[in-house]
Amino acid sequence: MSKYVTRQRKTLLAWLRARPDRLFTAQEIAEALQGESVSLSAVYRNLADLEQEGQVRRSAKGGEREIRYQFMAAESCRGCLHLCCTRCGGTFHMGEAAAAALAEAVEKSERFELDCAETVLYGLCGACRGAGKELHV
Amino acid sequence: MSKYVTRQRKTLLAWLRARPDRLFTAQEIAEALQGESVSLSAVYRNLADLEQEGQVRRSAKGGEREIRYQFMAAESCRGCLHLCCTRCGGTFHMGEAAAAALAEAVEKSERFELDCAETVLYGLCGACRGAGKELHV
DNA sequence: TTGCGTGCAAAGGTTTTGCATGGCA
DNA sequence: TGCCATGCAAAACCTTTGCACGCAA
Repeated sequence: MSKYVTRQRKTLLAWLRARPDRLFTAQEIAEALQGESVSLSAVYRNLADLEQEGQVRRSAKGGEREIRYQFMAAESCRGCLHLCCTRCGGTFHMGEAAAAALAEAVEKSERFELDCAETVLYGLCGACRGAGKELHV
Repeated sequence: MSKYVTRQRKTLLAWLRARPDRLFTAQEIAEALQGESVSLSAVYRNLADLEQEGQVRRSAKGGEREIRYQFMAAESCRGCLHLCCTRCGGTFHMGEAAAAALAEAVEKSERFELDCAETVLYGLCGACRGAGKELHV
């Protein structure tokens, strides 16, 4: 994985850390970091490393072509379900207790063993429901 | 959309209909249909049409690069949550009542308005949990 | 006959990789 | 100094598109 802590890696991590739980494409990140001289390759390679380390998660919402990456705020997200707002793109963490209750409900009614780490619930977060319909990504 | 019912479209639909709820990449489908002379382009174009018609759904599980398509067995899936088995790739439909109950639970505990049409729950289906670990994709 | 759908090949866009160089330890 | 990570550009990949032809209606 990462044996050296390079300037690019630090820059990327800092940028991601400041925007936890939001989804970004590699291009978006590279553009944002362009001023700090981080190449697209470096972005891709570091994201791959970070993903393996479990700090970053990749997903492709809907059937979109682009893969998006998000920094995982919580250290240990085991057993915690994720909620992703389709309007603002923010991701929220469902409490472990609530997640467990939900998993049990699914298990009971459908005989399906929910994999919380793989599952993301999509919908509207509280803030976006309140705010009208003017908001966007 | 589709004004003509071509041989390729019929072939594709028949093939998909025989494999409801399973996820396939366009390439996989094209390969399977190669013997029947259906080009990759035709597969892509028909899948796009079928998606618009609501008969096919596209998704990219995990952060995979390839987009997968699945034939929707049930006619009206409004308000019905989907369960996708990470082992066998099969998709199951959660009853509308159970889905509604689940949505309400999430709404109550997290103030999050679940979008059932966009959400897919991943995990292990009953059959795969029973069967050991020898199974595959 | 009309014009949509197909096939092929080329274009488009995203992600990965090879190789020489630069920078961390 | 040793060796990993970076940059650049090219490759690899999946998907979309242009165009002439074939086929459904």
